[in-house]
Amino acid sequence: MPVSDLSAHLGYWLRFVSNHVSLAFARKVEGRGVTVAEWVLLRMLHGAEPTAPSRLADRLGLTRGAVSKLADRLLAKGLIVRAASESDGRAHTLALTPEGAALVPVLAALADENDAEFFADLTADERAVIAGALRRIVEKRGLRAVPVD
Amino acid sequence: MPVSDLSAHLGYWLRFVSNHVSLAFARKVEGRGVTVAEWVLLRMLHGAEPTAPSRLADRLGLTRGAVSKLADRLLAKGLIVRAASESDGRAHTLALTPEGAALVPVLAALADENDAEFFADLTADERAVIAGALRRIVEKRGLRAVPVD
DNA sequence: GCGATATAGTTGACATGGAAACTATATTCC
DNA sequence: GGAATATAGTTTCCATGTCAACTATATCGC
Repeated sequence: MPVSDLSAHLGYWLRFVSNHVSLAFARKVEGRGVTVAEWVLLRMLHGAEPTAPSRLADRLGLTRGAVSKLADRLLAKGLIVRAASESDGRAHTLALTPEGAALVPVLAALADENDAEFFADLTADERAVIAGALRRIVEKRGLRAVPVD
Repeated sequence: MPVSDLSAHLGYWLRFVSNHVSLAFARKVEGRGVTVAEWVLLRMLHGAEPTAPSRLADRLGLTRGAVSKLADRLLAKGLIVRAASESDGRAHTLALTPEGAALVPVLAALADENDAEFFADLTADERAVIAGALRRIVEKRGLRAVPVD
């Protein structure tokens, strides 16, 4: 029975490079006291209305449990605030504090830098093909952020 | 200060798709009683000489601690065997059992299927560009499997 | 040949995320 | 309006990985 090489799979290369990109970014934001997951949540709150944790969970691809804990950490760091909904006794919203809002552009610059560091050497054409193909996969397969809970 | 969109980053799309590919594969191999990490280790032992855990750690991008635990699990499942080195009192080697060896082609078929499921719709050209670009990044940046311990 | 150091592997403490149980509040339908 | 059910969020338990300490053995430099 033929056992194809790991490196024959596009998924293998995707994961390999993706892991490196994420790890490098994690090291960059670490200096600012946040993790990658925290960055993504902060980024999502940036310039948005106060947002329900469940909505963030959907869009982040995390379970509500995970967002609950993530929010705890960001709360403890003073980067977000939690507010009870007035209309619904169960619901809450999360929003950036001034400190959180000030941090986002700094982290965004690191994200830009990190992306450039890995992909700047590609031709514009390559970047377009990759982005286009990946977008198409997401589109066609209707990929939503992963866990559905 | 400009805060670029997350989706402006190639790294974002890579991670997004990569996570989905891995998750889908995880669900497939789950039926065979193994995890993705276990599959990669089994694949690495397939058709190879008995191999030292530390060597596997290097190539898998895991710490030795992680490989130690991973090997424990595979041992418990009867898919690999551990042998003490004769020449070096510290060293061990891992190798597939017949059961492990028999499982690899089955898992490999699932891997092929999974990759096809996600990427078959891309044109040959797109696949070539993506694989080429990612390989080039790995090459140029000298990316080795990640954790160095 | 032996003390200092390096290396192989294991282990324990910690972090983070998923799954599912749980609490509290809302909604639906009779 | 009240029981059944749905929904928001939290919490607990488990899996799996890192990091750093630890044990045992090898090797190096003198």
